[in-house]
Amino acid sequence: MSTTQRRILDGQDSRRHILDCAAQIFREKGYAAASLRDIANAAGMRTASMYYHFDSKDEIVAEVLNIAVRTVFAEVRESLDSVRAASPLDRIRIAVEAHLRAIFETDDYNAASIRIFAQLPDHIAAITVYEREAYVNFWRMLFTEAKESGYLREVDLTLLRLFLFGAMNWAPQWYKSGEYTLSDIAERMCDIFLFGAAKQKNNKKPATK
Amino acid sequence: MSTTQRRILDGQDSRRHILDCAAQIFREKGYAAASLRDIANAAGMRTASMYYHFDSKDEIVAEVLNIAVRTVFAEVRESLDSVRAASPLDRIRIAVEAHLRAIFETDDYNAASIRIFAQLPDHIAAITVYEREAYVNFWRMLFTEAKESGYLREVDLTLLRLFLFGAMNWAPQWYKSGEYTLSDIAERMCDIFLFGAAKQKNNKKPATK
DNA sequence: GTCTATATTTGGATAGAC
DNA sequence: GTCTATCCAAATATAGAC
Repeated sequence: MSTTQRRILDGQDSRRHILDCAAQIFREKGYAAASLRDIANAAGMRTASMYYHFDSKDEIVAEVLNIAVRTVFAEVRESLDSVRAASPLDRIRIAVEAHLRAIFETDDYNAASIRIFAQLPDHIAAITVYEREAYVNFWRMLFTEAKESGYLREVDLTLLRLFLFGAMNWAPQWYKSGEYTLSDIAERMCDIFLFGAAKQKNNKKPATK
Repeated sequence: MSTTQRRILDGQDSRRHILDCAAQIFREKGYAAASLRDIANAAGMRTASMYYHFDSKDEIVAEVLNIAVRTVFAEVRESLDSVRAASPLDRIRIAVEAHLRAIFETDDYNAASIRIFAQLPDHIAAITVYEREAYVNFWRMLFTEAKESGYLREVDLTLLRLFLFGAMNWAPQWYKSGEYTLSDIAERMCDIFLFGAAKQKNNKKPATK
């Protein structure tokens, strides 16, 4: 049924099957606790067999990370393409929800990626930097468009994006299904980031500090 | 000079010295890659010697996490105590800056804590949950006060807090010293969370959705 | 392509001398 | 309190049969 279940594999699929299982294990256990045995076990094979498809554990991890970025990028882009006429702020809203959806629902790759990224040895993180950069550039563009269309006030777009990424990517640390729906979270996140939590009617910063 | 340097230890200090070195190693390498040998090495002793002070690696990790929370909590509380008369929104600003300061400057404990927390086995994370809860409650109080004093509009305070924690705790992933000062980041973070990035003068959510 | 069997390395932990 | 020496378990990786 699911690709993480054992079934007849025609060889070409094995590589992807292993990656699916690896992502699932990484998501559950993190990077440290995930052994090749765990992954092999989930994939219904022996550790030695995986070396036919990959040269090392590092290669598996790097591939999971790259697929994760490509997946979330595709998810965000597709969501935006389906409503191309939306205003710049709505496009940001749609992107936030798509990003969260990719993290929580779409697949294990992004959930795993976010969980394990901070704990990776530097040389692995470095391998995946190019794929990530493409995605980041896409978000840069989203905010630049909103700014140039006059929808954003004078704020540092780089920090705005980094804060938003933090809020989104930290969510797996606290999210438990049931309390909030995913679109609830997306909507309220955009609400706060765009309009703030304070009651003031003007956007002037108070002269305090 | 620094406590992470080897020097004459009078026994009582050894435990803390080991923890200092452990925090430093965890911060640099993450949880997985940090071995007891690494920590012992940094502390200028052998792994076996550490077992005089700790029963296991888990005990060291848990202690680092607990110290981290106590430290950031103390830092935030002291910063607030020194300006007790500030308005609720200013108190939040002060707390944000203190939290970031603890993460980036004060010590390795919090930087380590944030980096490794997501990758910890559940039973270790569980040990530290009580210390963390006290700190979270403090932030709950900060927001509740601001809300009840009329400084915040109708927003979900739980999500507001979680988003803010995400933005703050994600910062170690991108921060490189030089581009932004720490108080720069704190100020702009509060600016966005309180007043939003959008240009709209009113706080009404647009009816688009 | 996957297996069994095993090599190699590493890391957490213990025993006992000093 | 710290050491040397060592044990044990686990993990990555390899060799070679099928």
